[in-house]
Amino acid sequence: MDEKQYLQQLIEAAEKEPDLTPKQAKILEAAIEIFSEKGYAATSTSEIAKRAEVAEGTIFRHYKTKKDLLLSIVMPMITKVAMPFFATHFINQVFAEAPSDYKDLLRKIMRNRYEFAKKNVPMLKILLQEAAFHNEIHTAFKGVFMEKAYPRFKELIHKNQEEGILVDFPVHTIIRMTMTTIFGFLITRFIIMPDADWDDEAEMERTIEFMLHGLSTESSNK
Amino acid sequence: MDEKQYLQQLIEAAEKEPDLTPKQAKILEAAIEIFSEKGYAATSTSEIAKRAEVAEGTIFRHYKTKKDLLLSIVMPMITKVAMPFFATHFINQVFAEAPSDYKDLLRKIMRNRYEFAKKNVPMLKILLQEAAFHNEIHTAFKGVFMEKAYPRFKELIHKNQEEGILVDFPVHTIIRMTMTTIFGFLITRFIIMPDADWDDEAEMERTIEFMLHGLSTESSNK
Amino acid sequence: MDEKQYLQQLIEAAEKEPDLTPKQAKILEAAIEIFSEKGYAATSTSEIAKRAEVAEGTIFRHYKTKKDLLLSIVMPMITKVAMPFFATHFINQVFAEAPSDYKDLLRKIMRNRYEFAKKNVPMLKILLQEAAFHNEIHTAFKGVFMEKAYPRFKELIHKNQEEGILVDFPVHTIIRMTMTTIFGFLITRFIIMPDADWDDEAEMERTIEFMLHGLSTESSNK
Amino acid sequence: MDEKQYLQQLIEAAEKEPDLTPKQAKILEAAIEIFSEKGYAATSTSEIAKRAEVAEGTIFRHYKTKKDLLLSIVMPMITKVAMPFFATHFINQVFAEAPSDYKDLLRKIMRNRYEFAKKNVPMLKILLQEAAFHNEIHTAFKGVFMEKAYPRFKELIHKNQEEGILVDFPVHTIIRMTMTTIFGFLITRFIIMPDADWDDEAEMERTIEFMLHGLSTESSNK
DNA sequence: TATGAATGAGGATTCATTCAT
DNA sequence: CATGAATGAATCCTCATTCAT
Repeated sequence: MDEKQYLQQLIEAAEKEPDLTPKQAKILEAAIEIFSEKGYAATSTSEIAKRAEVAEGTIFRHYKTKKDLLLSIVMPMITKVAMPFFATHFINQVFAEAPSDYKDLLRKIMRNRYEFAKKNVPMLKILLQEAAFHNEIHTAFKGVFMEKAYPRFKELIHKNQEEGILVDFPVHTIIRMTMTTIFGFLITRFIIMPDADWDDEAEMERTIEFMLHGLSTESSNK
Repeated sequence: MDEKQYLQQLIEAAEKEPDLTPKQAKILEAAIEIFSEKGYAATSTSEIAKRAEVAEGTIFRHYKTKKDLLLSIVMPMITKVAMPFFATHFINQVFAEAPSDYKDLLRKIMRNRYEFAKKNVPMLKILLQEAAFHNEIHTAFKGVFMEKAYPRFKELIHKNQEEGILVDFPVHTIIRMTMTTIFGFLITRFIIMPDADWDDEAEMERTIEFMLHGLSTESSNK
Repeated sequence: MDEKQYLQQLIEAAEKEPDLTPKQAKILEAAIEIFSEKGYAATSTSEIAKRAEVAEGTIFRHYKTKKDLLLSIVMPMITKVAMPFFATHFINQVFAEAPSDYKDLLRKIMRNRYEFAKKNVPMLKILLQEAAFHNEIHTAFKGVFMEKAYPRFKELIHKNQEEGILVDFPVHTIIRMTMTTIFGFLITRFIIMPDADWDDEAEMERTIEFMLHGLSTESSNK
Repeated sequence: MDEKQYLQQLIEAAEKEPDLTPKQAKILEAAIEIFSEKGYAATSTSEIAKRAEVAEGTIFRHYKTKKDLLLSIVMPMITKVAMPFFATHFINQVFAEAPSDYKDLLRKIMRNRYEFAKKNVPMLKILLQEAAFHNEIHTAFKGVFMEKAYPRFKELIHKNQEEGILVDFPVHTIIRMTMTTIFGFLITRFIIMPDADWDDEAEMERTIEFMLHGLSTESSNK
């Protein structure tokens, strides 16, 4: 039910790119593929046109510049990537039930981002690679995380710290560690070593436990 | 003493690029700067030449192709990045002393990689960005980690697991988590948010504690 | 009365482009504007379409090619520009009255062309610019002047030369000087320095006097 | 002697474009030809390259943009065109001798500009065509005339008006008429009707007389 | 060793024109 | 009539690389 709610949001955002012409859709598809294979700068518009089975001019009828095409792929991604971290209706509720369900929250986020990553490997690759160079992306990224994710997490973390469930680290440290660990897993899993022999279920469970122990007060005051 | 030993190694490797002509040095310097600013593909040899105050032809006298220049920058980096994770003389010893000094090991690795990253931000950026696209790098990277880091860690981790100090996760999972956490910190610190207000000492200490708790058996069997 | 007669002609010719659809009118309007701003070759049909608030395809429904559009603007202009120089009913008459009214003729022509230029700056600019490059225009121009203006002036000039009113220059020389002087004024006034501080009435009067003295026999045989 | 002095200047300015590589010279030559044949906007760099027997890239090694190439042709022209109108050593002297030699001045200027135009038809065509559209040219043109030609002429004209040699027209009017008449002749002669059957000597003499009468006080106060 | 002019293939982008709706 | 998506040739320009000096 809660899940549906934010899945809803995911869908909405995805739908927000409306009525693309079929050609336009093919262009996007091709661009995502090739950008993720060789990087934005090393991809030529002529190659995109070829793979999309479209005249090169057609690309520029829909996207004023090559960079425009990149941003039209990457910008919506940013919100989608960050979304479950501030889909608060859902988070609030789970978090509220406290101790035992903290693990449950991590598990849900983890699984959700896992499914998302699985279906969006090329896009994630693009996002990762190009974020470094294009200020537009850089900025949007910071904006979403700092203005949306951060304040939401803040209260939750504080509450849990007061209840003695979470270590007394600064909020941003906890967020960084959570995200680093989750994204670290996903990047290793899907981008760095996609061909290794992964037992996804087990690995996710372990990663969650790692975070759980790492962030809990228990071991330290044993 | 031990520290000197592997610092020795760092130095050796660094020295291994010998007697560059002054021009060559300027080329390398310029290339590193610009590659890290805009990425390899988006950097032109003429721009490098200009920044290095060298004729464009001179670049090609020293590096057969533009890619050659990239690899000559990136290849030595790979070993340097991975090095302390398999500077075993030192690691063996510390690890051998068991429980209490496990934390000390992490602390040493962390600090050492921190100092290294601090001095090599542009190079790290290049390494990170281009690793994805160039098979040569990709392969070298995997090679170093799989053939050198992995087997070393394997024994150590097993021993510590038998002694009940480390959780019973698969070796590669533990390596992944350690590296992810350390690199996650360094990347956030130096690449994603270099301008934030960091208290490096505290943050490193927290990151170590996070790993320590996350990977120890203690909290879970309390 | 006479004036009305050739104004009539002006109107006729202008009207000869009949029942343009509103869209067509907007296209023409936009094309004239932009052609005169940046020249024919540097103007794109898409820009014309945009300024005319019309689909690009619509242009080509009305004008087979871009050049067609240019010619449909420029061709009627040619006759209009040359017209008063061979609106002979009127000219004959005035010229016939001799000595004193020679000045009057120049004054009428000058004023008439001034009013015309004033209302057609952009068109004149186009005509001027493109005449050089497009043979169609080039030819039409020569045709109109040589076949219509020249023979008319010929008789008039001869008569006035016989009467000792006009210098004994060849006919084409006198035509050239008259036109050069009038167009020279108009071009300077409206195209080269439209923003200067002009006293049009005075300047026209001076220009007429200049021609008058320049072409009369009086001063030379004083 | 005096003539040599300003011919000197002409040469100096012409020489000011120094040591062009042979390729560069060929590029300039070809560009001048084609620009004058079809106009700047309608000329493609690939066509220039072909006619100059040079790789297209070579053009851009020497001129950053196509417009740069245009300006490098046109800018020096501007001073050259205007020059004899403010080569004052020479003008001052002739003008100073008054009444009878006023004609001599016009004759010298006319002949000099005639020779110049004769040798520079294509460049003049370019200058004429493109002056209208490119602000850089427009501005440079105005600058040269307003700052250099105008003030020089001003004193001379005033003196001659006080002596009753020149009509009492405003300075700029006299300059405009002089230039209009001279350029009007040259443009008709070399650009509009180069193929007509010209008797240049006679025509120039007539044109000078035309100006002489047109601007003198004599006929009017006869 | 170092230069920088020269290259031509390939890059992104624009354009006039067509055509199905 | 009017549209605007689609085209692909052509445009300006950049690039890695070569080579004579």
